[in-house]
Amino acid sequence: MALLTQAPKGTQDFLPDVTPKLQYLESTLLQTANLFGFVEQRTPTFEHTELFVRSVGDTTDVVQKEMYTFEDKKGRSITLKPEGTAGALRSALEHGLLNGALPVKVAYLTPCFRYEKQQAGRYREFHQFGVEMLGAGSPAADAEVISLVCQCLDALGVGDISLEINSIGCPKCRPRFHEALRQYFSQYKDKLCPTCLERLEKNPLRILDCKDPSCHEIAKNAPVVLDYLCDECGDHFTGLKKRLDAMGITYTVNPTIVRGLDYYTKTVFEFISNKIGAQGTVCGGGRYDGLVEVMGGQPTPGIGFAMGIERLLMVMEANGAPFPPQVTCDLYIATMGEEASVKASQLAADLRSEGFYAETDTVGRSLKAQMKYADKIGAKYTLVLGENELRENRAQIKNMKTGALIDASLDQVVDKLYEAVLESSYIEIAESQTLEFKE
RNA sequence: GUGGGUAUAGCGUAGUUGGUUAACGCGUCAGAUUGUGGCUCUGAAGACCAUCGGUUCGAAUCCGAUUACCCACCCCA
Repeated sequence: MALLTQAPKGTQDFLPDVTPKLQYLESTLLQTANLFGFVEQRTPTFEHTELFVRSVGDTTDVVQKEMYTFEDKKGRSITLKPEGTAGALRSALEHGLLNGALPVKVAYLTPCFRYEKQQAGRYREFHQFGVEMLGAGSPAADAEVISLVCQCLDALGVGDISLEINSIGCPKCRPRFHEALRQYFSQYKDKLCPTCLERLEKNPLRILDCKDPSCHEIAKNAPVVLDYLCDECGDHFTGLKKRLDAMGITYTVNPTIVRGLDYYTKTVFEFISNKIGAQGTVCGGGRYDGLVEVMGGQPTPGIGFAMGIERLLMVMEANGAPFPPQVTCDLYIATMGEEASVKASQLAADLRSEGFYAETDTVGRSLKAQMKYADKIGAKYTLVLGENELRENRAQIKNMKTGALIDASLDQVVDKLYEAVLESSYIEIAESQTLEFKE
């Protein structure tokens, strides 16, 4: 029974009261991306499992325990995408986008799936907005991508999000750092938590952001990545900081940012909010210069980010960010009798083909009930159609806000409404402007 | 995967130590004299009190299990 009436764990329904917000959010994000030359790319919801194992990395939690993997009817191993980058790159490689003008700049909006225990801001099906820039290895590219995130957050009126950046080096300098970390943490083997003991062997970087108090304390004095960067990575990082400064983007350097996906190199960054609970990372990203090659392409640098749509919405709501006003009915046509109802259908059709939002009774309510309904849905104007109106071919358009009536021939309803709506929208604009001036 | 909390109509809640018709607000629907909404008033519909099992003469109230949700760890968006 519950199987029929309950959505699967960790999933959620987006009802008509929030979908307009999502549409606004999504179109704003894509439009902002366009300003930077990123164009939307759509790729499948599922891919071959191998793709994620190779790109995300088989030591990561995502691959080891969070993927929705199954066999299709021919026994192929298929996985619902747990993140967006792998599919985006696969698609770019498959279609030879890298043979065209570089850099390749794509944006995507996609559902992602991770089998995790849910909590605030964490779902099993969630949505990511992301961007990938391929073929650009300079710090200018990093700055561009980070600046894009800032502009998105700005455009959406999300305040109060902090940017943290770090560099985790490249395959040339990272081994030195790993070695230094191993040496350092090995002194404290008896004080590290069990998972960190494992990490010591596999990925000592991760000990740095362990929340265990004991590990955290030890990590405080651990070697810092930034001291171990090779010249190239060091220059890259200062190049990025220079550009962020020039663009007036404030950030803090946080050497403990590590990221849980194996493909990152050099720059990594996170945009964090403290208003939505423990899962405060609204956007995370970084550079992945080795990834294209790992996937079988020519060595090509790349950088990108992913933003959690649900988390973004949560932050916006928490900060009281503005959303566009709800679209309301332009004209509600109340009817009395069969003939009027037929005429109303015709009128409504005419109005809609002119781009108006029109409604009329479809459930057989009394006139009074129809008026109440019109009020409830926030109709701007109403019009009553009964025997009198049909006989005289005239009706009165009522302004629901002021109560004023406009006399109109039934043949002129579209024109009259056009005038009226135009006029009232001018008034609204004027009002909102005077309000702004007052402030 | 680990730990804590919660579970009563569409939504938000009440229901004191088990006692019989499970209450309230919002919302929905219908009315308040003849063809016009908002305010007010009246009325109605809507809940096997998450599920299953147990204790008891009697369970929304106590016990157990299950499921779901919330929160934190882990990890990440």
